[in-house]
Amino acid sequence: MKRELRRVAHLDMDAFYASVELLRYPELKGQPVVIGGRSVDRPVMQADGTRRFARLRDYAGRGVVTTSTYEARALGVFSAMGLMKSAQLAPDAILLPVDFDAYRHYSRLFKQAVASIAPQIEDRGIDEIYIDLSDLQEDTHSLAQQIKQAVRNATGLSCSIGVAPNKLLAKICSDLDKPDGLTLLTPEDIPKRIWPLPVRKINGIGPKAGQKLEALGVHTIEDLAKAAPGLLQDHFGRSYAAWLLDAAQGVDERPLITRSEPKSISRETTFDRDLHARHDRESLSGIFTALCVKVAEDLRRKGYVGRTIGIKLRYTDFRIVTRDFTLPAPTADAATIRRAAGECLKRVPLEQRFRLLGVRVGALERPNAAQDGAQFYQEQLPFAE
DNA sequence: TCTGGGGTCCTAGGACCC
DNA sequence: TCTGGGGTCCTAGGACCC
Repeated sequence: MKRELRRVAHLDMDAFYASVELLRYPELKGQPVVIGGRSVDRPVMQADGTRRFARLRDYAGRGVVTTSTYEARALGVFSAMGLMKSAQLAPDAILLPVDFDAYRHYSRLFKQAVASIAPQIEDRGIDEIYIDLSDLQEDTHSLAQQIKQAVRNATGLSCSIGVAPNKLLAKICSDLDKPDGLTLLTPEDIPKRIWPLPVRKINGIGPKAGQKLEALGVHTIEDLAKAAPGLLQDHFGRSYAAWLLDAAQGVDERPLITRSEPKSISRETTFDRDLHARHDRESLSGIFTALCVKVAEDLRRKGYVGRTIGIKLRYTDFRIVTRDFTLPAPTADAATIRRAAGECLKRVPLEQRFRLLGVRVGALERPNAAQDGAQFYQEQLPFAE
Protein backbone atom coordinates (compact mmCIF):
# COMPACT_ATOMS: atom_id res chain seq x y z
CA MET A 1 0.00 0.00 0.00
CA LYS A 2 1.39 3.35 -1.01
CA ARG A 3 0.86 6.13 1.50
CA GLU A 4 0.22 9.62 0.25
CA LEU A 5 3.14 11.93 0.97
CA ARG A 6 2.41 15.01 3.01
CA ARG A 7 3.17 18.43 1.57
CA VAL A 8 4.73 20.48 4.35
CA ALA A 9 6.03 23.97 3.70
CA HIS A 10 8.47 25.92 5.84
CA LEU A 11 8.33 29.69 5.36
CA ASP A 12 11.15 31.86 6.63
CA MET A 13 11.08 35.65 6.33
CA ASP A 14 14.31 37.00 4.78
CA ALA A 15 16.50 38.93 7.27
CA PHE A 16 13.22 39.80 8.96
CA TYR A 17 14.05 42.54 11.50
CA ALA A 18 16.48 44.23 9.14
CA SER A 19 13.96 44.13 6.29
CA VAL A 20 11.27 45.71 8.47
CA GLU A 21 13.70 48.50 9.34
CA LEU A 22 14.43 49.05 5.63
CA LEU A 23 10.71 49.67 5.04
CA ARG A 24 11.06 52.59 7.45
CA TYR A 25 14.45 53.79 6.25
CA PRO A 26 14.52 52.97 2.52
CA GLU A 27 17.62 55.10 2.06
CA LEU A 28 19.56 52.30 3.81
CA LYS A 29 18.80 49.77 1.07
CA GLY A 30 21.99 48.17 -0.23
CA GLN A 31 24.02 49.17 2.84
CA PRO A 32 25.36 46.97 5.63
CA VAL A 33 22.86 47.41 8.49
CA VAL A 34 22.94 45.72 11.87
CA ILE A 35 20.05 45.48 14.35
CA GLY A 36 20.86 45.03 18.02
CA GLY A 37 21.62 46.58 21.36
CA ARG A 38 19.27 47.98 23.96
CA SER A 39 20.65 51.43 24.36
CA VAL A 40 21.29 52.25 20.71
CA ASP A 41 19.99 55.65 19.62
CA ARG A 42 17.16 55.83 17.13
CA PRO A 43 18.08 57.76 13.99
CA VAL A 44 17.63 61.53 14.32
CA MET A 45 16.31 63.85 11.61
CA GLN A 46 18.81 66.60 10.80
CA ALA A 47 18.27 70.19 9.65
CA ASP A 48 18.93 69.27 6.02
CA GLY A 49 16.12 66.69 6.06
CA THR A 50 18.36 63.62 6.05
CA ARG A 51 18.59 61.20 8.94
CA ARG A 52 21.73 60.63 10.94
CA PHE A 53 22.27 57.00 11.88
CA ALA A 54 24.43 55.45 14.58
CA ARG A 55 27.46 53.52 13.33
CA LEU A 56 28.67 50.22 14.66
CA ARG A 57 32.01 51.80 15.60
CA ASP A 58 30.28 54.13 18.08
CA TYR A 59 28.79 51.31 20.11
CA ALA A 60 29.97 50.48 23.63
CA GLY A 61 28.31 47.75 25.66
CA ARG A 62 27.46 44.07 25.88
CA GLY A 63 24.82 43.80 23.18
CA VAL A 64 24.80 41.25 20.36
CA VAL A 65 23.68 41.33 16.75
CA THR A 66 20.02 40.36 16.50
CA THR A 67 19.89 40.46 12.69
CA SER A 68 21.99 41.90 9.90
CA THR A 69 21.31 42.68 6.26
CA TYR A 70 22.87 40.47 3.59
CA GLU A 71 25.39 43.26 2.91
CA ALA A 72 26.51 43.14 6.55
CA ARG A 73 26.67 39.34 6.47
CA ALA A 74 29.03 39.63 3.52
CA LEU A 75 31.37 41.45 5.91
CA GLY A 76 31.19 38.58 8.38
CA VAL A 77 28.57 40.04 10.73
CA PHE A 78 26.00 37.43 11.80
CA SER A 79 23.27 36.97 14.42
CA ALA A 80 24.40 36.44 18.03
CA MET A 81 27.82 38.00 17.43
CA GLY A 82 28.90 40.57 20.01
CA LEU A 83 28.37 44.13 18.73
CA MET A 84 31.87 45.09 19.86
CA LYS A 85 33.35 42.26 17.84
CA SER A 86 31.21 43.01 14.79
CA ALA A 87 32.37 46.65 14.99
CA GLN A 88 35.87 45.46 14.22
CA LEU A 89 34.64 43.73 11.07
CA ALA A 90 32.30 46.47 9.87
CA PRO A 91 32.92 49.75 11.75
CA ASP A 92 30.95 51.83 9.22
CA ALA A 93 27.85 49.61 9.22
CA ILE A 94 24.63 51.32 10.31
CA LEU A 95 23.43 50.27 13.77
CA LEU A 96 19.73 50.34 14.64
CA PRO A 97 18.06 49.44 17.97
CA VAL A 98 15.59 46.55 18.06
CA ASP A 99 11.90 47.45 17.85
CA PHE A 100 9.95 44.32 18.71
CA ASP A 101 6.57 46.04 18.50
CA ALA A 102 7.19 46.78 14.83
CA TYR A 103 8.39 43.22 14.11
CA ARG A 104 5.38 41.71 15.90
CA HIS A 105 3.11 43.90 13.78
CA TYR A 106 4.61 42.65 10.52
CA SER A 107 4.67 39.12 11.91
CA ARG A 108 0.89 39.23 12.38
CA LEU A 109 0.45 40.65 8.87
CA PHE A 110 2.43 37.93 7.11
CA LYS A 111 0.84 35.11 9.12
CA GLN A 112 -2.65 36.41 8.35
CA ALA A 113 -1.77 36.61 4.67
CA VAL A 114 -0.60 32.99 4.64
CA ALA A 115 -3.65 31.84 6.61
CA SER A 116 -5.96 33.31 3.97
CA ILE A 117 -4.53 30.75 1.52
CA ALA A 118 -3.49 27.83 3.75
CA PRO A 119 -4.97 27.81 7.27
CA GLN A 120 -3.02 24.84 8.72
CA ILE A 121 -0.14 26.75 10.29
CA GLU A 122 2.37 25.95 13.02
CA ASP A 123 3.87 29.06 14.60
CA ARG A 124 7.63 28.81 15.03
CA GLY A 125 8.35 32.27 16.32
CA ILE A 126 8.20 35.79 15.03
CA ASP A 127 9.58 35.16 11.53
CA GLU A 128 8.86 31.57 10.57
CA ILE A 129 6.03 29.07 10.25
CA TYR A 130 5.26 25.61 8.96
CA ILE A 131 2.27 25.25 6.63
CA ASP A 132 0.47 22.01 5.80
CA LEU A 133 -0.56 22.04 2.14
CA SER A 134 -1.64 18.39 2.07
CA ASP A 135 -5.39 18.99 2.04
CA LEU A 136 -5.33 21.71 -0.60
CA GLN A 137 -6.15 20.95 -4.22
CA GLU A 138 -3.75 23.08 -6.22
CA ASP A 139 -0.28 21.98 -7.22
CA THR A 140 2.54 22.66 -4.83
CA HIS A 141 4.51 25.15 -6.89
CA SER A 142 1.60 27.45 -7.61
CA LEU A 143 0.46 27.34 -3.97
CA ALA A 144 3.92 28.35 -2.80
CA GLN A 145 4.04 31.15 -5.37
CA GLN A 146 0.64 32.41 -4.22
CA ILE A 147 1.78 32.41 -0.59
CA LYS A 148 4.94 34.34 -1.40
CA GLN A 149 2.94 36.91 -3.34
CA ALA A 150 0.37 37.25 -0.55
CA VAL A 151 3.16 37.85 1.97
CA ARG A 152 4.70 40.46 -0.30
CA ASN A 153 1.36 42.21 -0.86
CA ALA A 154 0.60 42.31 2.86
CA THR A 155 4.03 43.43 4.09
CA GLY A 156 6.26 44.50 1.22
CA LEU A 157 8.69 41.83 2.40
CA SER A 158 10.17 38.72 0.80
CA CYS A 159 10.33 35.25 2.25
CA SER A 160 11.83 31.88 1.37
CA ILE A 161 9.77 28.71 1.20
CA GLY A 162 10.75 25.06 1.18
CA VAL A 163 8.19 22.32 0.51
CA ALA A 164 8.93 18.69 1.36
CA PRO A 165 7.20 15.58 2.76
CA ASN A 166 7.92 16.62 6.38
CA LYS A 167 8.97 19.46 8.67
CA LEU A 168 12.60 18.42 8.95
CA LEU A 169 13.18 18.47 5.19
CA ALA A 170 11.02 21.53 4.58
CA LYS A 171 13.09 23.48 7.12
CA ILE A 172 16.35 22.52 5.42
CA CYS A 173 14.85 23.36 2.03
CA SER A 174 13.70 26.86 2.87
CA ASP A 175 17.35 27.71 3.51
CA LEU A 176 18.69 26.37 0.20
CA ASP A 177 17.73 29.29 -2.01
CA LYS A 178 17.67 32.35 0.27
CA PRO A 179 16.66 35.15 -0.11
CA ASP A 180 13.31 35.11 -1.93
CA GLY A 181 13.71 31.38 -2.52
CA LEU A 182 11.34 28.59 -3.46
CA THR A 183 12.54 24.99 -3.19
CA LEU A 184 10.51 21.83 -3.72
CA LEU A 185 11.96 18.52 -2.58
CA THR A 186 10.88 14.91 -3.11
CA PRO A 187 12.30 11.84 -1.35
CA GLU A 188 14.26 10.99 -4.50
CA ASP A 189 16.13 14.31 -4.17
CA ILE A 190 17.54 13.48 -0.72
CA PRO A 191 20.87 11.90 -1.74
CA LYS A 192 21.67 14.61 -4.23
CA ARG A 193 20.43 17.72 -2.40
CA ILE A 194 20.42 16.91 1.32
CA TRP A 195 23.29 14.50 1.83
CA PRO A 196 26.11 16.88 0.78
CA LEU A 197 25.08 19.41 3.46
CA PRO A 198 26.89 19.71 6.81
CA VAL A 199 25.14 17.95 9.72
CA ARG A 200 24.55 21.30 11.44
CA LYS A 201 21.88 22.08 8.81
CA ILE A 202 19.62 19.59 10.59
CA ASN A 203 17.30 21.39 12.98
CA GLY A 204 18.12 19.80 16.33
CA ILE A 205 21.86 19.32 15.80
CA GLY A 206 23.35 22.28 17.62
CA PRO A 207 26.90 23.37 18.52
CA LYS A 208 27.56 20.52 20.98
CA ALA A 209 26.28 17.60 18.91
CA GLY A 210 27.85 19.17 15.81
CA GLN A 211 31.27 19.28 17.45
CA LYS A 212 31.01 15.72 18.71
CA LEU A 213 30.04 14.50 15.24
CA GLU A 214 32.95 16.40 13.69
CA ALA A 215 35.30 14.70 16.13
CA LEU A 216 33.91 11.33 15.01
CA GLY A 217 34.63 12.21 11.40
CA VAL A 218 30.94 12.75 10.61
CA HIS A 219 30.79 15.98 8.60
CA THR A 220 27.98 15.71 6.06
CA ILE A 221 24.47 14.36 6.38
CA GLU A 222 25.58 11.52 4.12
CA ASP A 223 28.36 10.67 6.60
CA LEU A 224 25.67 10.58 9.28
CA ALA A 225 23.35 8.40 7.21
CA LYS A 226 26.16 5.88 6.75
CA ALA A 227 27.57 6.06 10.29
CA ALA A 228 27.64 2.89 12.38
CA PRO A 229 24.60 2.84 14.70
CA GLY A 230 26.70 1.40 17.50
CA LEU A 231 29.16 4.28 17.31
CA LEU A 232 26.37 6.86 17.47
CA GLN A 233 24.72 5.05 20.39
CA ASP A 234 27.96 5.02 22.36
CA HIS A 235 28.35 8.78 22.03
CA PHE A 236 24.78 10.06 22.03
CA GLY A 237 22.62 7.46 23.79
CA ARG A 238 19.93 5.27 22.32
CA SER A 239 17.17 7.71 21.57
CA TYR A 240 19.22 10.60 20.21
CA ALA A 241 21.26 8.16 18.06
CA ALA A 242 18.07 6.73 16.58
CA TRP A 243 16.78 10.24 15.90
CA LEU A 244 20.08 11.21 14.22
CA LEU A 245 19.87 8.25 11.82
CA ASP A 246 16.21 8.96 10.99
CA ALA A 247 17.00 12.62 10.38
CA ALA A 248 19.88 11.75 8.03
CA GLN A 249 17.47 9.59 6.02
CA GLY A 250 14.96 12.44 5.90
CA VAL A 251 12.51 10.54 8.10
CA ASP A 252 10.28 12.73 10.28
CA GLU A 253 6.66 11.96 11.17
CA ARG A 254 6.02 14.88 13.51
CA PRO A 255 2.64 16.49 12.86
CA LEU A 256 2.15 20.24 12.68
CA ILE A 257 1.15 21.72 16.04
CA THR A 258 -1.47 24.24 15.01
CA ARG A 259 -2.43 25.38 18.51
CA SER A 260 -0.41 25.52 21.70
CA GLU A 261 -0.39 27.16 25.11
CA PRO A 262 2.68 28.82 26.64
CA LYS A 263 4.48 26.79 29.34
CA SER A 264 6.39 29.61 31.00
CA ILE A 265 6.86 33.36 30.93
CA SER A 266 10.14 34.97 31.91
CA ARG A 267 12.19 38.16 32.02
CA GLU A 268 15.93 38.39 32.30
CA THR A 269 18.55 41.08 32.02
CA THR A 270 22.30 41.29 31.53
CA PHE A 271 23.86 44.05 33.63
CA ASP A 272 26.09 46.76 32.20
CA ARG A 273 28.82 45.38 34.47
CA ASP A 274 29.10 42.26 36.63
CA LEU A 275 27.45 42.67 40.02
CA HIS A 276 28.06 41.20 43.46
CA ALA A 277 25.26 40.16 45.81
CA ARG A 278 26.69 42.09 48.78
CA HIS A 279 28.59 44.98 47.22
CA ASP A 280 25.78 45.84 44.81
CA ARG A 281 22.84 44.95 47.04
CA GLU A 282 20.92 48.14 46.34
CA SER A 283 21.02 48.04 42.56
CA LEU A 284 20.49 44.28 42.45
CA SER A 285 17.43 44.52 44.63
CA GLY A 286 15.97 47.15 42.32
CA ILE A 287 16.68 45.07 39.22
CA PHE A 288 15.26 41.96 40.85
CA THR A 289 12.01 43.66 41.82
CA ALA A 290 11.67 45.25 38.39
CA LEU A 291 12.00 41.83 36.73
CA CYS A 292 9.27 40.41 38.99
CA VAL A 293 6.99 43.36 38.20
CA LYS A 294 7.53 42.87 34.46
CA VAL A 295 6.81 39.15 34.64
CA ALA A 296 3.66 39.88 36.62
CA GLU A 297 2.58 42.41 33.99
CA ASP A 298 3.27 39.92 31.20
CA LEU A 299 1.21 37.28 33.00
CA ARG A 300 -1.77 39.60 33.41
CA ARG A 301 -1.58 40.96 29.90
CA LYS A 302 -1.51 37.48 28.43
CA GLY A 303 -4.07 36.15 30.89
CA TYR A 304 -2.12 33.54 32.86
CA VAL A 305 -1.24 32.64 36.41
CA GLY A 306 1.58 30.27 37.36
CA ARG A 307 2.60 28.09 40.30
CA THR A 308 6.34 27.55 39.73
CA ILE A 309 8.54 30.56 40.37
CA GLY A 310 12.14 30.32 39.21
CA ILE A 311 15.30 32.39 39.01
CA LYS A 312 18.37 32.19 36.82
CA LEU A 313 21.86 33.58 37.33
CA ARG A 314 24.72 33.72 34.89
CA TYR A 315 28.10 34.12 36.53
CA THR A 316 31.03 36.04 35.07
CA ASP A 317 32.44 32.78 33.68
CA PHE A 318 29.07 32.09 31.97
CA ARG A 319 28.07 29.21 34.24
CA ILE A 320 24.32 29.20 34.73
CA VAL A 321 22.42 28.17 37.83
CA THR A 322 18.67 27.96 38.26
CA ARG A 323 16.46 27.45 41.30
CA ASP A 324 12.72 27.14 41.41
CA PHE A 325 9.95 26.75 43.89
CA THR A 326 6.37 25.61 43.41
CA LEU A 327 3.69 27.53 45.26
CA PRO A 328 0.54 25.88 46.66
CA ALA A 329 -1.60 28.07 44.39
CA PRO A 330 -0.93 29.86 41.09
CA THR A 331 -0.32 33.60 41.07
CA ALA A 332 0.26 36.61 38.85
CA ASP A 333 1.03 38.91 41.76
CA ALA A 334 4.36 40.77 41.65
CA ALA A 335 4.88 40.74 45.42
CA THR A 336 4.15 37.01 45.69
CA ILE A 337 6.51 36.31 42.81
CA ARG A 338 9.15 38.55 44.42
CA ARG A 339 8.95 36.69 47.74
CA ALA A 340 9.17 33.24 46.16
CA ALA A 341 12.00 34.33 43.85
CA GLY A 342 13.78 35.82 46.86
CA GLU A 343 13.63 32.44 48.61
CA CYS A 344 15.12 30.84 45.50
CA LEU A 345 17.95 33.36 45.47
CA LYS A 346 18.90 32.37 49.03
CA ARG A 347 19.66 28.84 47.81
CA VAL A 348 22.22 30.01 45.25
CA PRO A 349 25.95 30.51 45.93
CA LEU A 350 26.51 34.28 45.89
CA GLU A 351 30.24 34.66 46.49
CA GLN A 352 31.05 35.25 42.83
CA ARG A 353 29.95 38.15 40.68
CA PHE A 354 27.32 37.50 38.07
CA ARG A 355 26.25 39.21 34.85
CA LEU A 356 22.64 38.14 34.41
CA LEU A 357 19.57 37.73 36.55
CA GLY A 358 16.28 36.27 35.38
CA VAL A 359 12.83 35.52 36.82
CA ARG A 360 10.51 32.90 35.39
CA VAL A 361 6.97 31.71 36.11
CA GLY A 362 6.01 28.25 34.93
CA ALA A 363 3.22 25.69 35.42
CA LEU A 364 0.91 28.24 33.82
CA GLU A 365 -2.85 28.09 34.02
CA ARG A 366 -5.66 30.25 32.82
CA PRO A 367 -6.53 32.50 35.81
CA ASN A 368 -9.36 31.31 38.04
CA ALA A 369 -9.60 28.10 36.06
CA ALA A 370 -8.73 25.97 39.08
CA GLN A 371 -10.86 28.04 41.40
CA ASP A 372 -13.77 28.20 38.98
CA GLY A 373 -13.38 24.49 38.47
CA ALA A 374 -13.64 23.89 42.19
CA GLN A 375 -16.68 26.11 42.47
CA PHE A 376 -18.28 24.49 39.49
CA TYR A 377 -17.58 21.09 40.95
CA GLN A 378 -19.17 22.05 44.26
CA GLU A 379 -22.21 23.52 42.62
CA GLN A 380 -22.67 20.36 40.63
CA LEU A 381 -22.47 18.09 43.63
CA PRO A 382 -26.03 17.47 44.85
CA PHE A 383 -24.91 16.64 48.42
CA ALA A 384 -22.12 19.18 48.76
CA GLU A 385 -21.55 20.88 52.10
C1' DT B 1 36.16 44.79 24.14
C1' DC B 2 33.81 38.35 23.48
C1' DT B 3 29.11 36.24 24.03
C1' DG B 4 20.95 39.11 24.45
C1' DG B 5 16.42 37.64 25.62
C1' DG B 6 12.53 34.67 25.21
C1' DG B 7 11.29 30.20 24.87
C1' DT B 8 10.82 24.46 24.48
C1' DC B 9 12.06 19.82 25.42
C1' DC B 10 14.75 16.12 27.57
C1' DT B 11 17.09 13.66 31.31
C1' DA B 12 17.70 12.13 35.83
C1' DG B 13 17.18 11.57 40.74
C1' DG B 14 14.34 11.73 44.84
C1' DA B 15 9.86 11.98 47.21
C1' DC B 16 5.62 10.08 47.61
C1' DC B 17 1.62 7.24 46.56
C1' DC B 18 -0.78 3.02 45.26
C1' DT C 1 10.60 -8.89 57.74
C1' DC C 2 11.24 -8.69 52.95
C1' DT C 3 10.11 -7.54 48.36
C1' DG C 4 8.31 -5.22 43.50
C1' DG C 5 6.95 -2.00 40.26
C1' DG C 6 4.44 1.86 38.16
C1' DG C 7 3.09 6.66 38.07
C1' DT C 8 3.33 11.56 39.15
C1' DC C 9 5.35 15.69 40.91
C1' DC C 10 9.28 18.53 41.91
C1' DT C 11 13.88 20.28 41.08
C1' DA C 12 18.36 21.21 38.43
C1' DG C 13 20.90 21.26 34.51
C1' DG C 14 21.68 21.27 29.66
C1' DA C 15 20.95 21.36 24.58
C1' DC C 16 18.71 23.70 21.23
C1' DC C 17 15.88 27.17 18.61
C1' DC C 18 14.40 31.94 16.96
